[in-house]
Amino acid sequence: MKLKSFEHLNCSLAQTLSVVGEHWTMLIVRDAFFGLRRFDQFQSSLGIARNVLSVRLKKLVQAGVLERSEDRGYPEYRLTEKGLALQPVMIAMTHWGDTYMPHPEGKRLIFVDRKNGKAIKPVGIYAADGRRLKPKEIRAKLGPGLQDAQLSV
Amino acid sequence: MKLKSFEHLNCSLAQTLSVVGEHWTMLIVRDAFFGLRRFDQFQSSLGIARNVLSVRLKKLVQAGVLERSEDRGYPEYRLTEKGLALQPVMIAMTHWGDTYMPHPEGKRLIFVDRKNGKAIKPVGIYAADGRRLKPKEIRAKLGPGLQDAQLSV
DNA sequence: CGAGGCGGTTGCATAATAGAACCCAATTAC
DNA sequence: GTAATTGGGTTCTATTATGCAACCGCCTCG
Repeated sequence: MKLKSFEHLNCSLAQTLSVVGEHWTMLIVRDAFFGLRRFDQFQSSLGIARNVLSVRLKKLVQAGVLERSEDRGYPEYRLTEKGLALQPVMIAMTHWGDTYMPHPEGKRLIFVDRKNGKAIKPVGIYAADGRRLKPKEIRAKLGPGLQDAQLSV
Repeated sequence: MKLKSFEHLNCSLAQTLSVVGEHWTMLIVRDAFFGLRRFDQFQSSLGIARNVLSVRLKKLVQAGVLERSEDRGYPEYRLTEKGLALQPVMIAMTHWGDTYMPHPEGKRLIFVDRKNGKAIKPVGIYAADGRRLKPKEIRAKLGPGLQDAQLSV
């Protein structure tokens, strides 16, 4: 049986996972954020099997997250607008890992404002007026794309 | 060969993925955010195979994301503090899916401040002073837990 | 007390991953 | 100018992990 897709779920999170939810995929995206562009760079950075990397890159290109070009005579993969928009996802995951599964020496990465070198505001959920909201201070409302659900958050 | 773990990577994102990166796992967490607590609730909500659900729940409990109790006479799984801290990840992913793989009718979920019903600030990266930063306005600096890397972001 | 409901476990078939070997074009080395 | 190397993959095989269905034990309810 094929890996079950999430299409039956009508859920934006499931949609996202269908693009970046496979083993290795977010790490490839992360490497792309860190400037890697070439097949072998990804391969040696991650230690991923070449055939798997090949499949992942193709899917990411097809999904519009990466763009493949040969402008410089060799293949390059770089993030599209859509791919760049994954940055909050990447940073939120990085932040969680840093907090709850820390390296003994401390943070591994610190994200800073390029302009002044100051650390960014910690990832989190903020109210319209800027207050930081805790998980239980948020509620999910049904939007027009989902009218058949049973939520209690 | 076993699925390759990400432990060789010394990367917070990889750490996170080792906990919530498997097929179905984030969806289980999402359902937990939406108030589901019982085995069969998760199973029928997601359509996941029972044996796989069983394995996932055990791993999430072991990782400290969910907590299993039988306080009410039957097993219940609920998010711990650590699990609740995944909310930004979940919301960022939901937001991306809603934006780039939209439902024809519009947003599926809208997250609002429970206090006043107003929509939360869109997930994103903000500078210390509150400016919203674009992907390329951010730089990653090495922290004490990572001293051997080659980054260009 | 027989029939479900709940919370799983077990067994089997198939798809996805890991690893290594191989292929081919373009450089680079000698 | 030919051999060796590099980059970017593809192909092959062994082994997991997932999907599905059937089963099991405990409780509750009629």
